[in-house]
Amino acid sequence: MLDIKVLRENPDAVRAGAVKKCMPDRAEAVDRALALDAELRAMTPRLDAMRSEQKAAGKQLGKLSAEQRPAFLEQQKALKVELQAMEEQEKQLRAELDTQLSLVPNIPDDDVPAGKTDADNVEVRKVGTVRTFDFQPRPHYEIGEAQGWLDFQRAAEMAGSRNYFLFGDLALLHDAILRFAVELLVQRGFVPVDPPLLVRDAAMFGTGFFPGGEEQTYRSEKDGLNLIGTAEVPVTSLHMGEILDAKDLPKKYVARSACFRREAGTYGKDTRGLYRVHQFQKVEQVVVDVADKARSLEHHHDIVKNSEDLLQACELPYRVVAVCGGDLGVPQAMKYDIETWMPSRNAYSETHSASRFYDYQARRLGLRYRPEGGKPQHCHTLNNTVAASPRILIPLLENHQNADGTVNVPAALRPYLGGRALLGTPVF
RNA sequence: GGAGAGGUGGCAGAGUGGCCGAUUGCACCGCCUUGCUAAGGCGGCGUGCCGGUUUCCCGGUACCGGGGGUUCGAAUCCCCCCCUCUCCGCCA
Repeated sequence: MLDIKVLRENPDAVRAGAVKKCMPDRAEAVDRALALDAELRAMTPRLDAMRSEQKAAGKQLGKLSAEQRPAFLEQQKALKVELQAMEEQEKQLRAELDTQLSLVPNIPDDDVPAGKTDADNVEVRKVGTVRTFDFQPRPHYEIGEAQGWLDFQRAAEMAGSRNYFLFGDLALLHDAILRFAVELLVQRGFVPVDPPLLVRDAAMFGTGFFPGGEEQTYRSEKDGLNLIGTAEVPVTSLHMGEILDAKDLPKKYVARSACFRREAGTYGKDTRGLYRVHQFQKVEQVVVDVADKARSLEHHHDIVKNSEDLLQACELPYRVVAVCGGDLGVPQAMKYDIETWMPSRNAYSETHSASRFYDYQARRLGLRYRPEGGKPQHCHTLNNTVAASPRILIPLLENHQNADGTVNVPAALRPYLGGRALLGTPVF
């Protein structure tokens, strides 16, 4: 969440930010928060004075004679009743303020393009050449089903739609790309993590997914736990409530985890194939560092580059887009998506998402650090996909397919496939 | 799942109704003493909020796992929840 001081000092910028994100209802939360804050601040001096009085009176009590005591106690009881009423009011105001403040979206940065939907995202650069086929290329699901690598039918029968079975070489390729992703980041100094997949609400709230993302989340009501939609949640929350030492920053983590998404409200969209599924594996990079905008920008650049390097190593054409205001989530200040070329969609489609938050998540998480000789401050956080599979299998299969249904393995992935350069047998 | 013990400031560890925002030790910072690969003395050393001064601070208030209750007054008593540890049971 934002610092209430930012709302006080620059309410227009905060409101404008919510509008840029196409969240007019959230803009109203700014005014509600400010009204509650003003009310709370008006009553605080009085409240503190009453507490002070009660405290001082308590200390006098012992010195009073037996005759003086009853009258004094009566007086204190009256004060107590008044105090309790006011404290009750304060508690409610504070809870309501927290609610409203948590609804206020992070302010989109100046480099966020205006726009409403992903159609308004702005291309930053395009890398690689889209292959020209001398045969009719097939969609990944046709190749996969012909090779016996994919089974959507049986998966749907036992688990519902948007589920899948991967078999054989495709199951191996799936694991290969994920392992490659982890190793690439480990080489670059990221600490590998295997995080919890079921988390408490505090982690969902702290990373900004709640409130708002409840419909996208699988939840075990019995245990009060949520299945993560991304390792960003447990990893960014790792140090919640802590005050880190500045000399231990930045913290860079790379986590491989299963991810679960309900995909509510997407019925009829991307129904074929591996594009939109309820469960997948993802390697995610998370950076926690000091509150310095320049450093955040550097990290953002670096984590995008990490993912670009992976795509280049996999010989996949892609483009980087700056996500527009309306397509930005509540907690992000700025986001780049990387879209990889998918022949069956005849389009670049999202495979990566790199966000910077400044201190928005850290404030919700109580994640702070102590600068050299200074007071604790909230950290800056960032994250980006390194590889999400099976979605990344779509461009891998489709861009590297041969006319006979076999698939070439990019050199970078061969070490994870026993050195093999070709997957599958001729099926077409 | 059952029984028990415990959660206090960076760490260790006192405190069982007001004298406690909290003894003490370690760690850390400053000064002093002294000198040689160290020791001793003195002082300082949590976080949030409100206000003042305005960036050195000062005053008030809250915080002893979280929430509620009893009380004029709670770290301290009661209830609920979370976490850690020990033992028993069950299961992989």
